[in-house]
Amino acid sequence: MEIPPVVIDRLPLYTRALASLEVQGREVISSQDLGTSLGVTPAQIRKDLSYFGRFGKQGRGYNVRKLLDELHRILGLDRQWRMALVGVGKLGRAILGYDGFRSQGFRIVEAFDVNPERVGRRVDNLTVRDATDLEPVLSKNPVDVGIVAVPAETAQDVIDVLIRCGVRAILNYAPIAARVPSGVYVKRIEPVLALQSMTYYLKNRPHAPIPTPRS
Amino acid sequence: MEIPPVVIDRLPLYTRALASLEVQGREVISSQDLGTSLGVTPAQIRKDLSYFGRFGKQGRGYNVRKLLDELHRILGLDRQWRMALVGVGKLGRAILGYDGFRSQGFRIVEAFDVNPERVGRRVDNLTVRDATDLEPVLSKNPVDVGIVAVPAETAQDVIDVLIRCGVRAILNYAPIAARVPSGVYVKRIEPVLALQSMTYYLKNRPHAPIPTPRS
DNA sequence: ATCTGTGAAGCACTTCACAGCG
DNA sequence: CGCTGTGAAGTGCTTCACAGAT
Repeated sequence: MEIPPVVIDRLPLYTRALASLEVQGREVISSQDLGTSLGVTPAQIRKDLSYFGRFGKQGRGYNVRKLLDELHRILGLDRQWRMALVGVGKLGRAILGYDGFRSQGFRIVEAFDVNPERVGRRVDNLTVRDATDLEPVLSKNPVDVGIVAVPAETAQDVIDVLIRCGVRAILNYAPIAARVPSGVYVKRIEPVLALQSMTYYLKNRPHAPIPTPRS
Repeated sequence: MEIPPVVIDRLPLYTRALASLEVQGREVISSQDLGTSLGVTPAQIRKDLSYFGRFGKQGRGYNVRKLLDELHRILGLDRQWRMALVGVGKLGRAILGYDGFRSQGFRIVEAFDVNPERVGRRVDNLTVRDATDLEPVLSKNPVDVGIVAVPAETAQDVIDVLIRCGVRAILNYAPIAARVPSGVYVKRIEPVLALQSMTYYLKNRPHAPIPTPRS
């Protein structure tokens, strides 16, 4: 069956909420309660899950542990994913230092840069390699995900090389609209674009109005 | 007229592409050419722009300079936006050091943290203030956007305080589903969620298959 | 009584296709 | 002829509403 991409985008949200509920010792949760905590309608949660199976119990709800396991399996989070970082500038070093990836099963196993001053340096247990070695290194030892943290000018070239090395998923921090063949997945991380769409809604409002109470 | 939110989300993309074309000295562009470079259909671009006016010339296309000006005006990018950062840990410092905001008219004018070791320190031309001063400082000198870079546990509290100070837009780096009243806009920056949805598509594929040529 | 799973209805967004202008 | 602007058609996603399970 063909599952709507928006559904896939919501599953990680459910996963995270369930993980937090499990830590709290909660055993069962209804679509109603889960939805309220996430700002999603209960019907949507039920419909989303129904694409993959019948995980709930009528009259009770979903077993937190079981649903979490199912979602991990569905999303492929029951294994480790290997990632390569390209670009070890200020942004790249912040990405290397970020703990959030590893704790969720995503490991940066290679880091590359063109700048000779950075090549050879050790950053967070990794030795920065020369970007020209990207192809030989990744061909021998493939990764699942490429993280692009280079300037806009070279980003498309880097993406092309990564794809040639068999990388099928790219986390793109560079401010460009990446062109990739079908079957390759790109997610862009772009705070500026996010800001630029919010300003549309802000621009005609009086500055700092009386705050509305929680809806 | 009520404009679809997805349309607003695409306008910054167009803006960026046009800015790049302008630098290249291009004077006119068709929806066809702009679409190809962005991976968007020409019809979609024309429809999106038609919500706001008639900016093109039949038989020719759009004047790059003029369309860029219009989009800046529509999105409210023809002025400066003031932002406050909360959380000056590793992530917060990376955000402070990021040049991409300022060059697009977004200025971080205040930085807050709870940690006494960080309070008073100067980071990137800003003095880190105590988080308990958030309300008095922002009430006197309001900001447009709040950037949340605190741990998950305290993120909702920080967001509540920001909203009480009149902040109407939040850039949320914390791994939580923020609850906000209607009229407040939140964009989450969450690389891990992006990765977790891509793995769904990767999980059943052979590792590093023969790369598909550009589509 | 409660809450799931799901067809059917409703809504939102995208694409088509073409009239009309340059 | 080329390309925009736009109703109309088409597609995809969300919500409704209720039968059925516990």
